[in-house]
Amino acid sequence: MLSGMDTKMYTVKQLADLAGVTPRTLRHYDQIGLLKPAKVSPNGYRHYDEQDVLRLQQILFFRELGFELDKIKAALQQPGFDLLSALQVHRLRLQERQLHTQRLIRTVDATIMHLIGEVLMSEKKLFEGFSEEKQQAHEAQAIENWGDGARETIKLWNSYSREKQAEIMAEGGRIYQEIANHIDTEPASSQVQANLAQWHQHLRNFYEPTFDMLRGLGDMYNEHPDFNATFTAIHPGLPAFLQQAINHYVDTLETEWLQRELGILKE
Amino acid sequence: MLSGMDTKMYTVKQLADLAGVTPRTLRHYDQIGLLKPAKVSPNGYRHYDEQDVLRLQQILFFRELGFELDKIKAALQQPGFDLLSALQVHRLRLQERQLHTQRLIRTVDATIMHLIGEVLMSEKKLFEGFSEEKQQAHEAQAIENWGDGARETIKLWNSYSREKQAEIMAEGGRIYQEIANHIDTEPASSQVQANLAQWHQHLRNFYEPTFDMLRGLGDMYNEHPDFNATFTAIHPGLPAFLQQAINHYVDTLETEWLQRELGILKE
DNA sequence: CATACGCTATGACGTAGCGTCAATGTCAAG
DNA sequence: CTTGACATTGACGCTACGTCATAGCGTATG
Repeated sequence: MLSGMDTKMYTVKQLADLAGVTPRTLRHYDQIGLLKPAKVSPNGYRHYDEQDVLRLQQILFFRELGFELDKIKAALQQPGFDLLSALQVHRLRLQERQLHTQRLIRTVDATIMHLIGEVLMSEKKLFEGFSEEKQQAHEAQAIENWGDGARETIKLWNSYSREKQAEIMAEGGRIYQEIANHIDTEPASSQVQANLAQWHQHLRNFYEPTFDMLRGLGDMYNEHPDFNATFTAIHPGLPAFLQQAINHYVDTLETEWLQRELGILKE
Repeated sequence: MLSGMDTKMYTVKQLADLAGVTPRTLRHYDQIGLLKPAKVSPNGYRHYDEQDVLRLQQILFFRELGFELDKIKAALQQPGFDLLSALQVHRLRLQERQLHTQRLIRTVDATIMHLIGEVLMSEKKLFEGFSEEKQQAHEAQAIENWGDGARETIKLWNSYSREKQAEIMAEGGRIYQEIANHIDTEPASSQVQANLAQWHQHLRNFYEPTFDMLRGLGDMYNEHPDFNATFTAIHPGLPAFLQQAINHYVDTLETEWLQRELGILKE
């Protein structure tokens, strides 16, 4: 019974600092039975030993992986816990989350482009012959509606001369009309793809779009009622056609970009 | 005052069904002031009009994008809300989440490989000359420790003949030794890369690893104390060298795979 | 020795966005 | 009048703690 008690013990704060968590976390783990201190003094103080430290490290490891505390508890206390399967299932969940987030990003991108479109639409109305004052008032209102985030776009737009503005607005409609004229060809036809290259350049007058933004635009042209109506007015089959053609265009663009990247990597 | 009140009104359930949410959600949105019904009957019943329907659709759209309800509230009620900036910020958050999840997947992959390694380690000990009974007992214990998920790996392992098992185990050490012998060359040297191709094949005896799993193994060999110690014992510089070499190996592999994929796409 | 300071303890509420009872009232149909 | 579907308002539950509030304990200092 006189065996040396030279094992180090830690108070809550010591262990907390050691592991990079707060004392509250340790109390919580105690409460839910995830990590009980090796010993509790008569005064109620918790004391953790080396084994507890190891267990805490394991807990924190699984926590980092995104496991819920009760899963961790199960994994650490039941020896028959199917850890490998749990990890594989977890991996699948993470992958799904990846895909979900990917879709969200696309939708956000499309929404950004949509808003910019609306800002410019209101600008377009304004632009139909008004005084400088009115223009500034309108700009103020656009910022009211869309926030400072729109200011950059508006600024860029206002940096163009009146002639260039007119030219750009006209070009928008022209491109879509042009594509509609070739709607009996394949969406991947060189004619249509050339038009889309122009469309891409056209968009850059307002905003530098990412690949996902372009794809998002294609989806939105087809699926969003407002846009769909606009393009259907030009030609009934245009929305679906546009979506396919844009997807092809962006795929090609991305493939080329990838190959350039790979080429650089290989050197 | 006799103007026709022909606007359609919806009860909670009707609107809920229409929008694909539960009545509870609508009550919640009412509580937090996000969507107040156009009218409340004397009996306390909520009645929504067409405008409410539109507003709800906007709410649900932003909710899908992952916005918090109070942000949505702000965006919909304050005209000066900087929607465009909010979307851009949100996009950044989503991208960060993408990266984070990507790292998690890698770590999970590495952990899976780690576990399989441990299962086989225990198998290896067993394998040092014991009876069939003991082997089966040991297998049972491995399943106790690692769960049914390990059974597949063990099964696969047991499907090999004793001679092949011995050969495989020996090969593991041999490959690492071989790599250590070339540690004075570049990690990208053809010698080392050839060894890693063997290593890759070797791993396939147990499990078909993904690219991320291989990379994760490389990280773990270097960063995880157990593995690091094992490889340091072979050669002090081996862990870091291995990690670099493995990264190069997987990069090359992935590049080649991508190019094949792109080649197929281009046809 | 009183005091101050730092650490400890135990509640208990707050978070986000509803799900899920529970108890009760209302309305149209049979 | 009864039944059943729908309405209402609480109120607790969930995740993993953060953040008080209140009070006891331990040690160094004046």
